[in-house]
Amino acid sequence: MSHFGRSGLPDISDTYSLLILNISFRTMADDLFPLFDRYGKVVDIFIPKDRRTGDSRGFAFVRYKYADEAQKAVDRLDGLKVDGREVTVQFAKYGPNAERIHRGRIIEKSPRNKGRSRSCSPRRSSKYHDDDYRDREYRRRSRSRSRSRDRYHGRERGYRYRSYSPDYDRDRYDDEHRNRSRSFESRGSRRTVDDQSRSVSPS
DNA sequence: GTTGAGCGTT
Repeated sequence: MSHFGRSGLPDISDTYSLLILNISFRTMADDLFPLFDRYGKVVDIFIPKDRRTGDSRGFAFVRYKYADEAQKAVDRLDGLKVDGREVTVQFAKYGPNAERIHRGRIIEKSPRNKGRSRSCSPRRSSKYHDDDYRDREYRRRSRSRSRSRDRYHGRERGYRYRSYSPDYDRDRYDDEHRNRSRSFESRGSRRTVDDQSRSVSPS
């Protein structure tokens, strides 16, 4: 079964989502399925991928059919080395089963009223939604690629040069001085220019 | 070709 994540939301009425962290970027749903299916009925596996590159983000969601199997999978597969990396298996916070699971613990209490969201308050326009979505995606991006790239390319070299360069201080002081001087000059340049202008063009 | 804390697709 390799149609995971292909057709939107398949059948999630009483499923329990598990979050698989620290997986390899090359690990796909088909690779996780045989591992998780051994400990229970896996309904669906979804791996968030990048919108543009389509590459994996390093974590996956495994939906189990029953909670006890999901708990067992967490206990058995948490810390297991998959593709050379120790994966972290835990219950997902968000999802269709978020009402019954709270902070990794299964709460099988009486579910709340589903028809509670009947408030017709269009207070939040689509602009906020789009902005929030964009912000979330931007945050996610800037946490993974940017940081590592800065560590290798941008920050170390720049910091080293700036820190141990006595010319930088002098340059900065000179820049400040020049800026302040220029400010004065700019203030008095009006007179000078005006004077010059009058002097040059006395027509 | 790389990366590494986190919470998801219509």
